[in-house]
Amino acid sequence: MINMVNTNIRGLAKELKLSIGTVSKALKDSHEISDATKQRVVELAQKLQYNPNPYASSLRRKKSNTIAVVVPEVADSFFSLAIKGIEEIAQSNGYHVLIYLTYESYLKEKKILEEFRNGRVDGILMSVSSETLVTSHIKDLDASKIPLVFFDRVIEELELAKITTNDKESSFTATKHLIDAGCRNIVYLSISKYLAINNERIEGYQRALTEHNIICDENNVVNCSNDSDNNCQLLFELLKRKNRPDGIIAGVEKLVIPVYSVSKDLKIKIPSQLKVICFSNSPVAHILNPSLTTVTQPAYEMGKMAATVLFKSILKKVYCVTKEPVILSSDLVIRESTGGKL
Amino acid sequence: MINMVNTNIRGLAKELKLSIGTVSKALKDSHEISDATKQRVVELAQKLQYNPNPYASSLRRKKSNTIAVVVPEVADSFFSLAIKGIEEIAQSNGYHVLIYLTYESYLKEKKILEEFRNGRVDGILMSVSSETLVTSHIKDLDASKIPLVFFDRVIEELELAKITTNDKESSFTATKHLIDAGCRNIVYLSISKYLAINNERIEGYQRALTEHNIICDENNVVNCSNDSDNNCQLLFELLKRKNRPDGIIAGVEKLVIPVYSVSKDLKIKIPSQLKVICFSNSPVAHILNPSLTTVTQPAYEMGKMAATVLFKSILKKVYCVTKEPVILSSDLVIRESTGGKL
DNA sequence: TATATTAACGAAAACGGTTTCGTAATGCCT
DNA sequence: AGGCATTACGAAACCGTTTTCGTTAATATA
Repeated sequence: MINMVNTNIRGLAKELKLSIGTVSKALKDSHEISDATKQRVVELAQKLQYNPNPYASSLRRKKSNTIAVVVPEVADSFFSLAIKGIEEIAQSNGYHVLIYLTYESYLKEKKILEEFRNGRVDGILMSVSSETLVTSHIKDLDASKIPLVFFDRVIEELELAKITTNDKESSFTATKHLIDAGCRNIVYLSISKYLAINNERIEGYQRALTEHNIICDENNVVNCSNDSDNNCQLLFELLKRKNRPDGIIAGVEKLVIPVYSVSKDLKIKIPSQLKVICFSNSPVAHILNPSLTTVTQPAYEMGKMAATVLFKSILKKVYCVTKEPVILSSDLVIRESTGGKL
Repeated sequence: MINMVNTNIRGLAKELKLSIGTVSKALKDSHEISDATKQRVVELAQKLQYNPNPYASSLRRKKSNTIAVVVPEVADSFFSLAIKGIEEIAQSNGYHVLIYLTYESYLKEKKILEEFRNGRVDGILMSVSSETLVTSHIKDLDASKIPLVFFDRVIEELELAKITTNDKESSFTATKHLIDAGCRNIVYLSISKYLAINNERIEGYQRALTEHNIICDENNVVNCSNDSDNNCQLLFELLKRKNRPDGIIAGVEKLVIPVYSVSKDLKIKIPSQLKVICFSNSPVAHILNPSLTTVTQPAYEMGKMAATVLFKSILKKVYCVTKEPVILSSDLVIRESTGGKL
């Protein structure tokens, strides 16, 4: 009698009086095996609910059917939507998805990547942490020829596949929108001076100012932290200063909460006294009080695109398909917080 | 000269003129190996950036150091926070986290679980899909003795570890709050009639009504779907009907968007004409328009707790530690949408 | 008829570790 | 000196699959 649970290929072979190799080939529909035998094998395999051990298979084939997603955070509309897109593509390709959070820490990121040099994953999707300015940990990984695709937060100087949005352009558009709405003293809230994506956005912001003959006060680019209390304090000081800003562009979703809270506390009216735009994918932006003008990135599509590019690289066994970055377009959605229509 | 990339234990052994077994034991700090040898081995391993192949190790040790998280959705404050908690605990235990989305589909859920009977994971954390009413796929898994911990959306009749919140109680409290605020015609928006968690909430809702001598109109429990347009249509009809509700309890976060939108379209004022409470973990609830009264679940803590219970089971090699469900408390956070203070 | 080809399967190596067991050398005890 | 335990290591089995290669018998070809 056969054990019904945890059948392995040896059990199948013994029961069928066939060799292990034959069973293996039969299950893979090899031409070496007769149809009659194939049928016998498949039937018993189904009956016993045989499931090949994935790690034995990975070991032999040097292929894990697994990808890794490395992101700073998951409790964030952008990243959770991107992950959803990634998971969908992975699932449809029969791949498994490992998820790793860096919590914006360079050291965690480094430690995580180190574990990928040994065959655990066939590819990596990554958005770098805001602390990352040294890139040797990524280059080390690069040396082991594991395909890596950056999305959103990329390292520009590395010649790897990159999926981004038109950050400079959308930041320019957003800034222009504020200027057109009457703002002359616009603050950009940044997350990290190291992130390429952030610098792109700052560039777009500054170009818009320059083109409208507004001087770029360097005090108007404010670096926020990961600490919520800190950010509130920072914003409190910002909105209390004598040349208080009349416009804010928040470079990351979570900054909108302190902006709204502190404004409320200080009785600063949005949008009449302060206009606000945020890079955000929150589905509730339009029911905020007031509804929030956003630069909305195609997060879900970016996730799908990043995964698609990665699988192209994995399946074709090409180390890197796209050196040319893929750039998707964000939308500026105008709402009440910049005086737009309801 | 040694290849710097992809060193394996054989390469180490050859270079050190030691046997493979000795190197393996040295790296695990076995008492069989002298300190001098250990030092030599560790030094070379570091120099060559040796990283053991995880799948070879898994195969031999019959342990994957990997857990699976199976959830209906990730772009949701509750689940993304729970995942964050899970990932944190897993990372601190040196474990890897595979993530699977069911998209509320029973068939996907079944297919996903089938892949777990072959050693891919050492344990499973799961919130069932809203379609799941048959549980044989979970029982099958149970037969292979892989620890499974439910969180939030549990299957009550299965004797497995469960982490939930006090849904009945918090739903009772929420309903009572609406009644105290003057509501007499309260609708409960449910996600699925199959989910235990949902039934718990409905029970609490009904008990509150009964205790206040309000009849439970069965038309006041409205089953919503996963389709956003559908839900808008449903709510439109609900808020247009002659005995229009004066209070709504939304059983899931995403339902708050159609509630607010449709109310706005129909020019129904919240909270004066309609009071709204939502089971939600959204960090922006307090800056909505109007700010939203929520039943906030300790999502992050639930994730951590679920993972902790799972690891207790995995590490102690006890198949199931907690048959007694762990129940954490949710908070009713009163805001403007039920007429509370600002 | 002798030889080449093909079909269908088995034996065994290989993947890269872990673990058990065996053994030589050394130290200790009486 | 002889016996025993301990130390430190090597050899080899083992985990469950995949894949290469060899083999036999049947069939096709010259």
